[in-house]
Amino acid sequence: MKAPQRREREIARTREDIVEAASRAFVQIGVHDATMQDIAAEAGYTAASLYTYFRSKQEIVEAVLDQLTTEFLQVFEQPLPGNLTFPQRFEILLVRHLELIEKRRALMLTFHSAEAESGHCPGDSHGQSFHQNFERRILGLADWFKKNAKPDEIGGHDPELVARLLVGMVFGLLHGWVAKDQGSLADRAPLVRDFFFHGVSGNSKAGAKKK
Amino acid sequence: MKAPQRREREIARTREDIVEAASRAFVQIGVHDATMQDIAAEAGYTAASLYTYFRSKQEIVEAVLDQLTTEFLQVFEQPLPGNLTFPQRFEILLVRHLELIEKRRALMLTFHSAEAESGHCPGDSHGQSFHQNFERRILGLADWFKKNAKPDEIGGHDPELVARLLVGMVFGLLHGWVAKDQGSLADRAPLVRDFFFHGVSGNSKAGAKKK
Amino acid sequence: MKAPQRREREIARTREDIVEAASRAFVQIGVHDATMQDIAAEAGYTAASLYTYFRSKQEIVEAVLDQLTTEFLQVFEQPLPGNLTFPQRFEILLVRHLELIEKRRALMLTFHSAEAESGHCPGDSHGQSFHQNFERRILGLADWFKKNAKPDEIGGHDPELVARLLVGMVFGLLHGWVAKDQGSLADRAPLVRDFFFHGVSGNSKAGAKKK
Amino acid sequence: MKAPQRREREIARTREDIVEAASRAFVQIGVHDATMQDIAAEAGYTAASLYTYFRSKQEIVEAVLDQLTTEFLQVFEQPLPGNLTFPQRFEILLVRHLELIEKRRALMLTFHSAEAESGHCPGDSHGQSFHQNFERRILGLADWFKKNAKPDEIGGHDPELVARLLVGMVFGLLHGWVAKDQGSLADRAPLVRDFFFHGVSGNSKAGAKKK
DNA sequence: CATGAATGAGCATTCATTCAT
DNA sequence: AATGAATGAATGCTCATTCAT
Repeated sequence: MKAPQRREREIARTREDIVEAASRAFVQIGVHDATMQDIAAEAGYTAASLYTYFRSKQEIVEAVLDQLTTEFLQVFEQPLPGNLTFPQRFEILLVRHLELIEKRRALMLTFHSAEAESGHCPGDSHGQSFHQNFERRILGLADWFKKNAKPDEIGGHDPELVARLLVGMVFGLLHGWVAKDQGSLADRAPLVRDFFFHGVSGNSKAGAKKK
Repeated sequence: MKAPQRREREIARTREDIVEAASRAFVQIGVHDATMQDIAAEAGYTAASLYTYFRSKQEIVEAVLDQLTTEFLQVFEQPLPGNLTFPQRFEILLVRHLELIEKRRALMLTFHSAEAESGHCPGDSHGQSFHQNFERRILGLADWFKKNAKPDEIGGHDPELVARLLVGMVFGLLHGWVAKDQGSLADRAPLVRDFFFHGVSGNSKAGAKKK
Repeated sequence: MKAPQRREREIARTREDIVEAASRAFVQIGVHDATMQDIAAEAGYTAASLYTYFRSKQEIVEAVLDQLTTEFLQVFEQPLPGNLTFPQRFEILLVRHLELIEKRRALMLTFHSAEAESGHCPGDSHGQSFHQNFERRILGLADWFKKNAKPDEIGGHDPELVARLLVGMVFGLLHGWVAKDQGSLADRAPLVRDFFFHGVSGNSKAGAKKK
Repeated sequence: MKAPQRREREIARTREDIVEAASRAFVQIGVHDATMQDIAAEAGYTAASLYTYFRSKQEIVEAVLDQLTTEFLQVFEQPLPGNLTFPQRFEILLVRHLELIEKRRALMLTFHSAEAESGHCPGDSHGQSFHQNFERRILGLADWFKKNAKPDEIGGHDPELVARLLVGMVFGLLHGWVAKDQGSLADRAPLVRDFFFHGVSGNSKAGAKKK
């Protein structure tokens, strides 16, 4: 009776192991250049074995992407202390968000909008996966806005739009961060928060010059 | 005497044709999946002929990327009417920027941060190309800020950082725009401008514009 | 327990099969002109499969060469009846040597000094392989002389030099033999022996043997 | 009237230049690996131009081979002082022969029996060329024997056979010489002469030990 | 005559995937 | 369940050769 469950657990566990291994391989070798052998070696299996757990390499890629997106969605669903103002809640979320990016930066950059892999012809799969996962992340954040901000707390804007702009900004930040590797990304949270709420003009106390 | 010049022109012209053809092929088929034959067919040549103008497929990819980046830099260097306030100049630039993105959206999405292609190991080339071109675009915009805005007009922030955030936002916008194909991207310029200058809070009149 | 050994045997066996097949292909089509497909077809595999056993075509070429050289060295190491004079032992060796050449004539001619394949620039591999194998054969024969002949039985000459001249003569013979296909090569052994020991002058009975 | 002759001379001259250039290219790069571009560059032309003088690369290869063989035949046809014994004439010939080999050693090794290039199937061309040129050289030497030696001066043997053995020995010598680069090849003439006339046993004064 | 440009025909090699053991 | 072995399908790149200029 419990055997099948145990099996399932076992299988799920192995799948996770493979996904983790694939993540590492993708980061080091690149999504496209990593071969099934590379992934298998990283996971401690042979290439043939991977097919017991995934139907194709594409399925592994999608699982890795899905895993990454899921981590983001979890951040957005994590409970926040109730007695906080919206900007406070926002900052906490932002920090968590940036921390996750920091932790997964290599993988993110590897995938980032890697819709480039294949074309956008109907029927293609790669590109769609990347795009869809990016969108899921945005929609997740949009949901968070809906739940955590009164409409006028985000200027009456469409939450999805706001989420899109925010994710974009963070993306831009990530890009520069990797290039320069300057301290923790999460440290930038206040800056992004201010920019998010007041734009370049900043609010009252403007002056915080960066290098 | 003029012959060599004519030759050079001819060659440059052909290279451009090939770059254009490659762009189309990349968009339709994907950077990686497009074969030399695909590119050649699109350009009206045979695969072997391409090697008269480019040393390798990689060189073509880089030429396409470079061409795209160059177009952006040209936008940033285009002269603006002198008697305008910074926000006005900003909006004009933004519109031009968005128009270019609109025109090249397919190609942009194909490449965007396509550093995913290969890994980030030292010596890899693909990823570097993508990354570098993204950075060139940001630095170009940062330069524009330096030339067109007084420090306090961008809140005393590092121009590069500001550029990074802006390009990021635009990237986020592009992503959603492609997914939904809702009107012209350039129409969003005022929105981005407001967000850029005042954040979500908007300014005085918090016009509740839903999509 | 025995499994790994059996595997190894199996692999070694397959490698040998492929080497044999490659030999045939090289003879019929030429070392350079024979494609991996040709070799594979001859071996009953597909081209891709060959890469399970050899890293590259070059490695197959070298294996074929090595196999051929090994056969020669085995001839030189084969034991000889002890109670024979040096000339007698020499003749036996010569016969065996010629028989091997006869058996492998096609392959030999295909390879013979095929150092022509590539240039002699440092780092080239083809040419080196051919040359080295030729030299190994000569050195093997030189060793035989050292073990089987007292110095004055080879006129006090350097065994390596003597070996070189002998192998050269045999090579010349092989060349003519193939061109004319006149009886067994081994039948020429006495002639070569006489020439080897006494030169054209022949010994006592200068038997005027025309072809 | 003279124009056509001048043209012919011009053409013949250019052909020779190309053949020389090809020889150099073959030596450095290898017969097979040298491309038409390589040969052309060496000759100061473009690849296309070579086709004005030769119908194909194969024809160039054959011209180079032919040129080499012709040089050998010229040595065999060069007049010798009349009042000399056969061994004396032989030695002179041998020295000239070895000198030519020395001069052309690189090219010789490049081509040497490079029949390996292609297979021996009927209709193939490469292999035949190499083989045929080797044979021409042997037959040329055989002719020399016929003209310069009374039958019993070569032990009553078939001149062709004797020539074959001699060319073989020289080939063996060349092989080792290249490998070790020990002094002039022509210095070995006495040694080869003695071996040719008396075999290893040497004649009266046996002892000349080599290193 | 010389050549720049174009090309067809190839070819070694890679890799995701399958399947018998 | 794990895998060694086999393979079909691709693909970037080379090169001898042709031909218009």
